[in-house]
Amino acid sequence: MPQQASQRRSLLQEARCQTCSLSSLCLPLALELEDMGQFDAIIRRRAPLKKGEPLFRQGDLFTSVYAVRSGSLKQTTSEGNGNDQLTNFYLPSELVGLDGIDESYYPGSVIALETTTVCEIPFDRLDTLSEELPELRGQLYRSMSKELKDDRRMMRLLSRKTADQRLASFLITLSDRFRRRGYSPFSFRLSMSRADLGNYLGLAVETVSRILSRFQQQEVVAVSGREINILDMPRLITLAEEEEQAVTPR
Amino acid sequence: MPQQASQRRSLLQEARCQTCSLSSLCLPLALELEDMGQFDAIIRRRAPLKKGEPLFRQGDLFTSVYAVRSGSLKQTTSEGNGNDQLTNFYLPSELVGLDGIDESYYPGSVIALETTTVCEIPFDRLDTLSEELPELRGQLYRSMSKELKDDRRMMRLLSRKTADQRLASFLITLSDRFRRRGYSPFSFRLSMSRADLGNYLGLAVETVSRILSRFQQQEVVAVSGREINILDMPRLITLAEEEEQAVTPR
DNA sequence: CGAGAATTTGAGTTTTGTCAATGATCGTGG
DNA sequence: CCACGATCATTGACAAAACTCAAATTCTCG
Repeated sequence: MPQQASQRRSLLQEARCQTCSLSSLCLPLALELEDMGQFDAIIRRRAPLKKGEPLFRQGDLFTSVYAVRSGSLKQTTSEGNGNDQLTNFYLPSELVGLDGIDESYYPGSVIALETTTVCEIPFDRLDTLSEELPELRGQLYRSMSKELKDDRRMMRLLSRKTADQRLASFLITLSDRFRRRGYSPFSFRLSMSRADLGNYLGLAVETVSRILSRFQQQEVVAVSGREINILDMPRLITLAEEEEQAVTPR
Repeated sequence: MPQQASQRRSLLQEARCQTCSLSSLCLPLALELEDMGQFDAIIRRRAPLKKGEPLFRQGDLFTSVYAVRSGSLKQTTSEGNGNDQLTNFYLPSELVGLDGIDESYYPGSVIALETTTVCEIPFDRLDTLSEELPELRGQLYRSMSKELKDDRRMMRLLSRKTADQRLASFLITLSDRFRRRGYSPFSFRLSMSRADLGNYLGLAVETVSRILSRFQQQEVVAVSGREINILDMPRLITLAEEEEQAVTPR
């Protein structure tokens, strides 16, 4: 993922909502400065996770949700037998662990894809605080609702789209998420492996690799390892939607 | 769906949480009797929907969530071009419309599959009431969280399972939902068409039909139109998980 | 620098989709 | 109550997309 400069600055210092550059995207989005102080007070600092380290594991007791501060993570669910399903990638300002509320344990493991820092938000305190702060409550409802909406989009992708469309859609979505966070929407680094990508998109690794090669050949994107350059966004959008649907009138 | 007896009893009469047979599954689940009265007061009655009638349409302004009282519905999202994606079926006691909170309009249409009655719960009033009633708030969080969790399961189904496994999983899930509602888990009627089923499961109608025929031939289920009889649940569970994975030791 | 992991590419197979035709069911109106 | 049209469901034949297996190449990190 783009630059993790200032890695060395004191994390405790950085970890205050009032000074956090993500506060306009994150949970306290809608809060007044003084309310933000209250919210800030319930947050727990965590040591940065190294690549491959789990934030929590499937089956762990649910206690907190987490806001991603820097880096990225993946969520996977295992179903007894070997094969896991990767259900989500999380980028800075996104909220992790909301699907653990229902059963009071986490239904999937969440693992850092690179060095990653998060803010831990104990859920019982968040709930209590949301009683007093309607804006916070609203934001929490919205976060969950947005995730529901995104899930529906993902189901559509998995059930109706071809492999080409899936890759194109994924790149567009990622590009958009970077843009919203102030990074270049055209040039970025994937923090996940091709295997992760395939698992997430419901494709074999080989298929992912092949399609990326083809996109590159068609000069839609330039791919160099995990470095991505979107060269022709309009074309990519077309690819995501219609898949060469040959102009069949009617 | 199973028996809709007492259809004729006054709906207004029936539509009180305190006397509703679903209250142990529904949103007011965790409420004391007196709190339930408060909750009950914000609910609006609606005339029953006829088969094919929309509860709301994609793009409509989000105002309320709905609890299904009887019947069933499907949610579909259209993406400009023709083909829709069916993202959910809703049965009695389930909460519809939660994914509309985020953007303040509904991201999909919800349509009755048969004669269906719902309780309308205006969201602003629900939100306000949830401020005073922590149990209600908790239940609302849990409902959304559960839906997130179910969505993950669905993604897994769409991305990793074969057509046979998808059908088997679907039947098991449905069976379980009926069981929880006090209906027979082995004998029930599908309220959705084969086309709906295929759309939901990411399969062609023909595939759905073929597999159902095969299941019938193997005497796992008996199928007669939309009437389903599960004959061999253990086998069905096996089919959902391993797909004839031929006992390949290691 | 080197071993193991990750990625790419090729060849052949399998699953599922598409097209087409037939049969069953439902709902409506005579 | 039955007939008829329309929708829905089933079945067959073939095609296409994506998977699996295999092997070569590149990358990563100690």
